Amino acid sequence: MKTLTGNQQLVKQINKTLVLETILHEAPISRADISQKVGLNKGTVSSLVNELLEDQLIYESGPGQSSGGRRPVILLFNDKAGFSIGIDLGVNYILGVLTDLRGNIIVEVNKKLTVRSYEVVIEILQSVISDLINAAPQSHYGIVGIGIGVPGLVNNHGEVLVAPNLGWKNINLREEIENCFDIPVLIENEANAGAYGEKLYGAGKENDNILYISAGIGIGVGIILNGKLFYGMNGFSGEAGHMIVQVNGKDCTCGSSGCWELYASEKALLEEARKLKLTGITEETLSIELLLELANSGNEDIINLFHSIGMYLGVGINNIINIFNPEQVIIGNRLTMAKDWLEKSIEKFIKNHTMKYHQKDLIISFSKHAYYSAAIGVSAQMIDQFLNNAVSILDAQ
Amino acid sequence: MKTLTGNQQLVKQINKTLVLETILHEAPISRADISQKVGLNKGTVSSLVNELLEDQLIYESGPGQSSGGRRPVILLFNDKAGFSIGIDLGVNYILGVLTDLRGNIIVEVNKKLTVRSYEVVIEILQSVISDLINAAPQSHYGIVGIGIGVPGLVNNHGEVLVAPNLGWKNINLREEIENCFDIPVLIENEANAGAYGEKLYGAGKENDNILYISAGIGIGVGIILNGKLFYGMNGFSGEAGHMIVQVNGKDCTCGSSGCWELYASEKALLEEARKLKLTGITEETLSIELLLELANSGNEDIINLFHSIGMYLGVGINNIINIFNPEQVIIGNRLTMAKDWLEKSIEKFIKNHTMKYHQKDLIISFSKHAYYSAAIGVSAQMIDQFLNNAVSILDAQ
DNA sequence: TAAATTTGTTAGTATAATAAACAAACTAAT
DNA sequence: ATTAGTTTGTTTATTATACTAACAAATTTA
Repeated sequence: MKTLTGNQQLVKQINKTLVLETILHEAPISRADISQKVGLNKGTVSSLVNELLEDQLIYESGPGQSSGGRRPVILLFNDKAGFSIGIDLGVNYILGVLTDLRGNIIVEVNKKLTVRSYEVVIEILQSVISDLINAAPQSHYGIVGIGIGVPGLVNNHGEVLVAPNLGWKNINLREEIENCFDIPVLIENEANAGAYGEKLYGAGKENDNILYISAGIGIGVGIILNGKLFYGMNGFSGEAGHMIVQVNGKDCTCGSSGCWELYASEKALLEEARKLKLTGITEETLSIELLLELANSGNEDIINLFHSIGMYLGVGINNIINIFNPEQVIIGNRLTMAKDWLEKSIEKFIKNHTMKYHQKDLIISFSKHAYYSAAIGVSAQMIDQFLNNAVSILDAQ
Repeated sequence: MKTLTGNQQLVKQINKTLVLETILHEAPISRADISQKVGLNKGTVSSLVNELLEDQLIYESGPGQSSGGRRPVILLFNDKAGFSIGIDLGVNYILGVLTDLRGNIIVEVNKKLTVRSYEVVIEILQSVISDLINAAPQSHYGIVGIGIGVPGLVNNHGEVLVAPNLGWKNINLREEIENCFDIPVLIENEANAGAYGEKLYGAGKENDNILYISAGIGIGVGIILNGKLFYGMNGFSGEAGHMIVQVNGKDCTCGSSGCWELYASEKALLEEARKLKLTGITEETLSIELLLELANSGNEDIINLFHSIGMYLGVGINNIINIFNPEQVIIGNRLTMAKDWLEKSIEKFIKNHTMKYHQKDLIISFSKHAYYSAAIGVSAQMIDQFLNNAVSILDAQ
């Protein structure tokens, strides 16, 4: 039974976490400054800091500048007390990163995927993880967790229920990987992963209510409310790509029709481009990258096509802004490549359609880490999990 | 500065609240049962219960049944320690209720509104509140708060920024009423109020992730996540009536086009009914009530019209289910009157369009308290606020 | 050189939960 | 009727942890 009652351990855990987070975000900082900043007594801070030193989660780095009295002892967060792994499992690639506890990328592994069958992909995935584990420097806590972002529906138990573009169904990925490496594993939807990456390290650092639009082959939305990912009842929140923006519109593979992603995704872009019957372009060479080149060299049809996609992105973004009243919308994933061609159309549509009060103080950005958002996002989630655990478990004895 | 640190008072407040809520929800109950149930030590429970007795928030009602030993002392929540006021400020009515601390309606006041100008309405509103205050029985805490649900955009400071159907703009309603009665006042959007009412006392009792669709003249959505109302950055969340479901669709007064509420609200229903040019029906007599009579007497056109409205309700509900993955959707406000004609169309649309995994375990209901949802909802919010305050302030001395 | 200031530690105090013992009130078995 | 066992609620002693206040060390400033 999970206890809901208050007690001394709870108090200590709250305060120890508070001190650790203060050091994490405000370092270099002294004990006295922490006491001042968070409102804990100097003695309390001293004793919690000493525990954190023992835990090796922080370290002292000699005396700092005096401000007219005894010189303070500078405290720093121990980035390198452990490392975390984040994997972005894409439709035709695997990107793996090893990060330190501050989320800095230490090692990166890229693999192209030519096959999508589970049996093959899982082997490549395991080899990527092995490589990253082997590449990790010696540290006190070792690899603290493995996070994996997946383009599909993931439930609360880490099972991939369905990943349409991979052709996967009902795969207990978490159990599989956890058994293999004996390290805590988190399976996360790719949009959620990206959202968290941008919230912690990217365009969303300053905000706590963020909608991250993952615009790739399909469209998914990562929802961050009050600084935390929102999952819904079973973990399926954010399937905004299947919101209907055109009643009786195009048929969708999901069984519905008129879904947003049929008009505003990479899939939509390529499909419309096909209709233009461009000379010298085959099904193999057709790609966003190519369309961007054409647009950059002045092809009006393609430019208009991007504007149309931008307009339709605006439609869906308008809808979620009116529903959520977020502080920030971040557009991420593959379509960010076309930022220069999309941005104005999106902004224009929002300006002309979204409720005026909802537009006030609203920030619309493109993802900062683009390619890395999802990988560093899941890595960060494992770090959070580890630090929370560290603070509560380590003082249990 | 609001303290974020943990300390003894925090622990006590958590536990005292826990004990109070247990009594509120599980009464009649003994000290021993509480200890067993929440996991607090018997002595701790005893001392907290004694404080709550002193606060008059609970009372003892003599010995209960023995289960083979000393007979327990039965504890009950003191419903009547104070009273709360909830107002539903509609477009053409004011409904006011006085409730006890359990949300039971004690007195009810109804006023028709023929005028909408702020100056007139505010006077009627004040008289309704006065009547309710005067009708309240003598009690230890008196009137603990006044909640007012308003059909418009309300910000975090209790200002009504705009209420289109009332023709109001930038009105500091909270300050006005608070100055008048010197009792804490909460101004709440009508959809949020309804959502909370249904969550606490109605169709949503069992669930913590609920979307309440307030389908009246327009459409608003009250969003309950993890058991709490979600407000967004400025308090404007839930304007789902202005989500676009038809690109380049009908023009909306909000400046956009193709908005959901143009196809699925009471406004849409009446407009479509007008187009049917029904004999013997004037602009004055046209109403949902009348259309229901016609449908009930077998008018095919009207029946089809209701089915069409139901289908369009399904479109928007589909969208928010895919986005939120909620446990429950509750349809409330005026259109609930047409439940019998709408229900099947809505369910059919959801069944055929909404993602299969999102449909699993999903509950779609109509509001239980219909006419009263909003009024008891805001009243309940004031009760919550009062009880929270009571527990933390009363032990501060 | 002395006074003032800042930092970090320590000793004692306060608060609130817990464990354990206990008394009172009751049931059930003999 | 007597006795044993059970349940309830209180009390006492213990424990964990934050807080207050005093203090020493280190440093700047007058």
